[in-house]
Amino acid sequence: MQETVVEFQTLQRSGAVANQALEIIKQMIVRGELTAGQRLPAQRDLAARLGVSRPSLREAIRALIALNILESRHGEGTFVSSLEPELLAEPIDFLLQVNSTALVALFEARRALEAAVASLAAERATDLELAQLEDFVKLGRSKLDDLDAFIEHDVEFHGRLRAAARSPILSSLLASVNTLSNASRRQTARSAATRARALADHEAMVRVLKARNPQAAHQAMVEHLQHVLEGLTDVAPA
Amino acid sequence: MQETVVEFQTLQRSGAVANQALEIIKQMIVRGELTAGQRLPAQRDLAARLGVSRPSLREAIRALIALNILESRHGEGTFVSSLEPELLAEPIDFLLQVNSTALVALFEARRALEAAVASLAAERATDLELAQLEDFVKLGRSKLDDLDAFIEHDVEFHGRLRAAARSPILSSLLASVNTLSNASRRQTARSAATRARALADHEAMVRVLKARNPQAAHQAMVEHLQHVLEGLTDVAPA
DNA sequence: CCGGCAGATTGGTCAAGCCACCTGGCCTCG
DNA sequence: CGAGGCCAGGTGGCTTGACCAATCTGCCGG
Repeated sequence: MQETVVEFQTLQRSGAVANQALEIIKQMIVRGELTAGQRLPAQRDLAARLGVSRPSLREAIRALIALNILESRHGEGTFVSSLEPELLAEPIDFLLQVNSTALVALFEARRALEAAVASLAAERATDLELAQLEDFVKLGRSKLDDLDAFIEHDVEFHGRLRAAARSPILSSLLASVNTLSNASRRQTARSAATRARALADHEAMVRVLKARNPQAAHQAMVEHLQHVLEGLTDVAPA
Repeated sequence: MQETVVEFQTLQRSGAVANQALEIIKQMIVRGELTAGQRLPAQRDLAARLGVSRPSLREAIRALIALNILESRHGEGTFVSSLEPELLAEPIDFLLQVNSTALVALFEARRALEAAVASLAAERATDLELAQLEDFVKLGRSKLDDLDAFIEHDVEFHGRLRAAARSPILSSLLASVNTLSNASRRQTARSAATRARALADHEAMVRVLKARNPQAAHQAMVEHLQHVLEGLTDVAPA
C-alpha cells in the first residue's frame, strides 16, 4: 500500500477517511467495475487495499447500506444491491415523512415530466396503442369503488403513456420521481370524487392523443395533475 | 436508561446493534424529540445511553449522514440537518448515474425540464432577479466572439433560471441531465450564427419572464432548445 | 455415497487509545 | 481596564487488536 493516498488536497471536511472510502466504492459501481449483485472483497482485505482501518471502512459500508446501494450478509460477504430504482429511491421516504413541503416539490417535477411524456405520446404512439389505451381507460369505470384497484389502474395508465412516448430518459427520470411519491399516491386517491375526476381526465387525455395534438396533451396532463394535487392538499392541508 | 432495550423481536438481520441505534435516532427525529439543527449528545455519551459501543454508534451516525439526516462538525458535535427538500437531491443523483444509459434522447429530457423551469421562473422570480438577469444577458453581446466565454455565459443563464424557479427537485434532475450532455454543449455553440441566435433567444426569454407569462416562457424555452438542437445536428449529423 | 463435524472465512461488535479541531475561559501584556 | 494570545477540556475522526457469531467448505467416518 505505498501509493494508496489519492488527491489529498480535496476539502478535508469531516469524515475524510470514511467518506473517501465511500466515494471510491460508489465510483467503482458507477463506472461498472462493480455490478449489481457482485460480491465485494472481505472487509479486512478491502480495508487494507483502500488504506483505511476496518471500522472506517465499515462506516462507509454502513452508509451505502443505508442508501440501499450495498447489502451485507453475515458470514457470506458484502454485495452490491440489485440497484433497482425503487430500492435506491426508498431512503427518501424518510425525508418526506419529516418534511411535507418536499412532496409539493416532487409534484412539480412530476408534472413537468408527465406533461412532456403526454406531448410526445401524442406524436409517437401507434394507433394500436391508442386503441388499447382507450379500451383500458374504459375499464376504469368498474374500478371506481375499489381504492386499490383504481390506484393500480392509474399507475398503469401513466405507464402506458410513458411507453408510448418512446423516451427512455424521460421514463427513467419519471420513474425516479414516481417511486418517491408512491407513498402519497394512496392519499391522493382517497375520495370517490377525486377518483371520478381522475378517470374523466384520463378519458379526455385519450381524446387529445387520438387527435394527435401534442400541445393539448401537454395541457391536459398539467390540468390532470393539478386536480390530483388539489385532492392531495384537501386531505392533508399544510 | 434502564429500559433502553426496545422491541427486540424485530428481524435480527445483519447489523442488529448498529441498525437499532439508527432506528432509534430516526424515530426520535420523526417524533419531534429531535428537531432540525439540534445538537445530539456527544458520541461517547450517546453510545452509553443507547447501550452500544462507540464504533457501532458511529456506523449508525454515518448512515444517517449519508441520508442527509444528520451532519457532524469536527470539534463541535453532531447535529440534525436542516431536513430541507433540496437534500433529496443527492440520492437521486446516484440513481441517475447508475441508470443512465441512453445518451441519445437526453435532449428531450432537458427540454422538458428546462421548459418547466422557465415556466416556474416566470411565476417566482423576484423583480430584482429579473433585472439582474436582463443586465447579465446584455453582457452576452460582448462574448459572442469568444467560444469559451459564451459557453460559460450560456451555462450561467440557465443556472440563474433554475435558481429563480425555486424547485430543488427539478434543479437536481436537470443537473444530472446536464452533466451527461455537457460534452455536446461545446459543439452546439461552435458556429457564430448559432451563438447569435442563442443570445437572441435569451433576450426573448427575459422579455416573457418580465411579462410574467409562464406559458410563453415554456414555449420560448422549447423553441430555444430546438434551435440549439438544430445547431447540433448541423455540426454533427446523426 | 452420504451425513455430520471442524476449521477457515466473513461480517458484527467491542474496548482502549491517540489525534485533530473547536470553544471558552484564563492570563498576560499593553 | 481592555485586548490579545494561550491553554485546557470537550468533541468528532481514526486506528489497533481482539473476540463473537453466522456461514461455508471440505474432510472424515459411518
